[in-house]
Formats: sequence, C-alpha cells, structure tokens
Amino acid sequence: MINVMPAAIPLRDIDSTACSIARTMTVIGQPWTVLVLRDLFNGVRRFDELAEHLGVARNVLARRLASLVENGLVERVEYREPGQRARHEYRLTPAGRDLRPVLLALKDYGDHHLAGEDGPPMRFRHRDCGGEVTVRLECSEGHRLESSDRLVADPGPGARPVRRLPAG
Amino acid sequence: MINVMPAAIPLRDIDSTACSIARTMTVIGQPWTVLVLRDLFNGVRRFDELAEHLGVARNVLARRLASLVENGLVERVEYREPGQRARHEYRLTPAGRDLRPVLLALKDYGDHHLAGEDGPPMRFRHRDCGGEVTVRLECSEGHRLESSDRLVADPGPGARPVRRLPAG
DNA sequence: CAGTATCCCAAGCGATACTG
DNA sequence: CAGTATCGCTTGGGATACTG
Repeated sequence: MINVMPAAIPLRDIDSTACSIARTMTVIGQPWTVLVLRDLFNGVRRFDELAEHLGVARNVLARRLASLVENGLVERVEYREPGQRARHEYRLTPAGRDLRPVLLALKDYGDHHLAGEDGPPMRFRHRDCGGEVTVRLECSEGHRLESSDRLVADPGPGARPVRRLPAG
Repeated sequence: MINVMPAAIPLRDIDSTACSIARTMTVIGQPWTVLVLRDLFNGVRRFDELAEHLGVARNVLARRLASLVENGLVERVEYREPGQRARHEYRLTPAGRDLRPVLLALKDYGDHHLAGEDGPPMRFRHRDCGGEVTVRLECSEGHRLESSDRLVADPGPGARPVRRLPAG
C-alpha cells in the first residue's frame, strides 16, 4: 500500500498547458503527423513513397518531416544501395519509437468504436507468438486495471498553478 | 503458437485513410479536443469552467463540445442542485471513457521525453493501492512486450487496397 | 451561466512549377 | 528522386458583443 499524499493544488487549478498530454500534442498534434509516424512504423521510409501513400501535398509532408526531425522523433539518413546513387530515408529514432503505445491506443480505440463490419484494417501481432497486441493499463504494484474508472488523477511534483493575470 | 497468415495485401498498399488510427484522429485530432477530454476526465464539467481552465475561445469550445457530442464521446446532461436553477454539464460517455488509454499513452510519452526537471505535472494512480498507472503492451497470449520492436504489423480483415484513379 | 453570432485575421493546405 | 518556392484560397482561431 503506497501512501497517497493529499493534493497540494486542486487539479483544476493546474496550469492547463504545463501538462504532459498537452506537450505531447504539441509534438504530434498537427494534421498528418500521426499518419506519417504510422507509415514510418510500417516501413515506408522514402519521401515520395510517403507522399504518395498518404496523399498529402509535398510541401506539407516536408514541413511535417522537418518538424519531426527537429523534435528528435525522426532522423534523416543517407544511404546507398550497391550500384545505386545515394538516397536518403527517414527513420524513427528511439524517442520516436516510444510513441508506439500512443499509436496502438489510437488503433485499439478505432478498432472498437469506428471499424466497419469487416473488422480492423490492420493488426499488430507479437513477433514471437503471433498473438494480437493491445494496450493495457497497469499500476506499479502489478495490478491490471480492467476498467479505467479505478484510476484517479492528482497533481505531480511538476504541477504549476494557473498563472492568473494580476488584477489591475 | 498462433498461425500467422501471409499478408494478402502489402502494408503499403493499404488505403491510408481506412485505418483505425486515421479514423480515431478524425474524431479527436482537432486542436483542443484532447485537452477538453483531459479536463472532462479530471472532473471539469461545466462550460465556463472548461473555457476558463483551457484558455480557449468560447465559440471554439462550443464547436469542440458539439463535435464530441455528435461523435458520441460526450453527453450534455441537465441537472439541478436542490434550491438552484437548472444547469447542464458535459460528461464522458462509456465510449468517451474508452479513450483513457490514449490519454494515458500521451501522458506517459510526455513524462518521459518532455517533462521539466520537476517531474511530471500530473499523476495517475490506482484508486485501490495508490500505485502509479502506466500503459503496457501485451499480446493475447499474455506476453508482455517490454520493447515495442517485438511487434509486427500486418493487414487485418478490413484492409482495403488503395483506390488508384483509373488511368485515362 | 451557457452559450450563439459576427467579424477579422493568420495559419496552413493543396496545386503547381521549379531546382539539385 | 527529393525536395523548395510561390500562390490562391479556405479553414478556423480569437475577440467581442449579444441572447435566453
């Protein structure tokens, strides 16, 4: 049993933008970004391939990739196949690969609530056994949370009160 | 050991928009939407509260809430405290609550990669034991995936080939 | 309190054309 | 192949004022 400290700052007084969810959204929240990441996870790596598969304007794709590189999620790598001229490709960095649970959670939700009659368009499987992979909630004591209503939020050490404008 | 069928359609030939990730993003991908959901999860329920806490323009908030209601993630409920006049509040529906893993995955990523020196601004704990809750990847055979590179994607039953424009 | 209506303005998408 | 440059146009945010 872990001791739960009383909340110093009520949740609703925490600065809304100093929040890990908000911060992550600033990095992946723009249109196309998540789909670019999905394709990178799926092995689509070259600029033209991405542009065609996504159906996105090329300048937009260039911006998104630049932003992903700038944020350290993707790296641009030059490589040369034997006998070919040099090319470059985009690869997820370790930090980028850490977004896998986000994409998987998005996929799980879509499968459950937005899929057609045919079932999910894509599947993620465990490479070792072929079992279908999903996200689960689990606490540090090893309990699995079947339902998310056993979960409670409170402020952490980095919480900041809302900055209100000084009256006057 | 589950038998893994060979992929009928190569991954990169799957229609990019007929994808559970893309579908979920159409529902929660607009600016502010995820933060509205976060606040609803945290118990902020009334329009003005949301507007003030988020710092969003009121017409924008109205649009976002309407969209969430339309998509079945949120419901608008009228209620009356004794002696008060009627009010209404916004509540997550069961479908909306199913987005919890998405928000938690976003939070986990932000905590690991984008948090300041003070540590995470918010914590999710197991109501029963106080342990910190995180997302995990797990397969249907019960194996936990410590690293996401043990994961492989392939087309599911709902996969559709890219619709190419007929040449001509 | 809980929105709606209106306006202005900036960001940003997509198309197209161009470059190494 | 892999982008960059430019442009027109729409979307959509924010501020403000108004309504039940």
